[in-house]
Amino acid sequence: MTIRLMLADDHRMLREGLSRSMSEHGFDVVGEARDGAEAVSMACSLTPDVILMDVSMPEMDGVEACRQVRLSVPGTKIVMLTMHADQEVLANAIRAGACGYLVKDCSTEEIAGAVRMASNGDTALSPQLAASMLDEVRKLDRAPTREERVVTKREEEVLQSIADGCSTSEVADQMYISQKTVKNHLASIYQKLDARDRTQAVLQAVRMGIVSLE
Amino acid sequence: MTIRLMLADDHRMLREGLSRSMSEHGFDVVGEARDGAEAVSMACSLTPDVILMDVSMPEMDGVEACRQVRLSVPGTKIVMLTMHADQEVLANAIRAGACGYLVKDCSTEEIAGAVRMASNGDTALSPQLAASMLDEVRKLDRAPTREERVVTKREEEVLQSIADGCSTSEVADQMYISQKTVKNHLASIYQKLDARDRTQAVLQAVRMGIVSLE
DNA sequence: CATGGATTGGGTCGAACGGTCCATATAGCG
DNA sequence: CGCTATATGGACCGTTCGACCCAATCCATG
Repeated sequence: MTIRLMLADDHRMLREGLSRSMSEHGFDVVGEARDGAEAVSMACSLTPDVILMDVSMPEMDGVEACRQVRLSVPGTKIVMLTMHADQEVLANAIRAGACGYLVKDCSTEEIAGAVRMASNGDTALSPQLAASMLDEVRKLDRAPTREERVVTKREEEVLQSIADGCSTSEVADQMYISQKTVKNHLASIYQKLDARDRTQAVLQAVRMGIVSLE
Repeated sequence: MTIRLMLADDHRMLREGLSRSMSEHGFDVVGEARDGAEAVSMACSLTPDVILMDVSMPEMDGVEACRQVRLSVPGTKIVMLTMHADQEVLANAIRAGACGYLVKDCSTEEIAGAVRMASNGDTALSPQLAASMLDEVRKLDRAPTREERVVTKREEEVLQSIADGCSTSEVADQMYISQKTVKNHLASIYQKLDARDRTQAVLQAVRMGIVSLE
C-alpha cells in the first residue's frame, strides 16, 4: 500500500521538486499546502499518512501547524523540515508531536526513508540534528564535572539533609552534632553560595549539582 | 586519503564480516581487537582514525575502553556498536567521548557513513537511537505538559518568586498583595505539595517542573 | 441559586530561623 | 611556630515562619 504524502512549504520550487522526487520514490503526493493554516485545513480533509512540513511558513509556523494537525488528525505523522539544525526548534517540534526532523540539505533518499519510518511510527533525525542533540547532552554533563569544591564535605552533608526535607534539629540529630553547629555550617554556606536563607542555598546547590533532588 | 579503521568486537564472525565490508567501502582496516583491554593498547600503537567498538566485550567494556582511548589517543574517533538501543548506555557512551552510536542491525552503508562522519568530527546516530533519545525528550516533556494543575496560577507565581530569591515581603510587593496573602498561598501550597516549609515546597515544585531554576 | 474553589485579607502565637558576639580544637601549610 | 580553614559549640536577640482561627469577594459549575 502506497503512503499518502502531503507537503507544506511556502516555496513553490521546493514543493515541486519534493513532489516529483517523492513520487519517484513511490509515494502518493495527495496535496501541497503553501502555509501553516492551509496545511491544517488540508490535512483535515485529506487525512494523509505523512506530512512533510517546513518549519518556517507564513500565516502559521510549522511547529504550531504540527500541533494543530496532531490534535485534529491524530493518525497523521509529521516530518519537519528546516534550514538549520536548531536544537531549540527541534525540541519544540518534538513537543508539538513531530515524528521526524530533517534539515533541507539532506538527500531525497533520506527524506524518503524518514517518511517511511514516520508512517511506521518510527522517528528519524538528520545527522546534523542528532549531533546537535548530543552536544546538548554533553553540555549538560560538563557542568557537574567540575571538582571545584566550593562547600566543604560537612557543609555539603548539611545541604543534602535539608534538601532531603530535614529541619535544623533533624539535621543535627542525623549528623550527631548540635543545632548550633548546623546553623554555623549554614551561615558559612550562605556566604559561599551568595544565599540569604536555606531555600536559596539549597536551590543554588541544586543548580551547581552539589546536592541531588532525590 | 583513506581512513584508517580499527575494529573491536569479541565476535570473530562480526569482526571478519565488518572487516570485509568496510574494506569494500574503501576503508583501511588496520587492526582488530577481541576485547576492551586489547582495544586500548592496540589503539595506542596503531593510532587509527576511527574505531568501531562493540559496547559489550570481555576484560573491559566498550564504554570504558572508549574513555581510555580518548585519554591516550585524543585524535582517534570512536563509533560505538550495540545490540540494543539503550538510552542509558548511549548517555554513558557520549560521556565517554564516543562520536557515534549504531545498533548492529543497521546496514553496512550506514556504518560506512557513520565512520566517515566520525572522521570528519561529526556525530552519527542510529535511527533507533535517535528515536530513543526523542522518547526521552518527550518523556521529560510529558510531565510538565499535563494540565493537571496541582497548584493554582497564583500559587505558582508565589513559588516562582520564592525560587527566584524573594522573601515573603518581596513576593507581596512584587505581586501587589499583602504578606498575609502570600502566606496563605504558601500554606495552601504546603498541603498540596506535601511540604512543611518553603524550602521543601520549592524543591518539590522544581522536581515537578512547576517552577524553573532561572 | 447554591456550592465550592480561588483570591484576598486579618489576628494570634509558638517555633524556627538568621545574625552577632564568642570559644575551642584539630588539622595543614609555609 | 604562627596562620588559616574546618569543625565544633555556646548565648542572645530580633525577625521570620508556619499553624490555626477567621471572613469577604469573585467566578464557574452544577
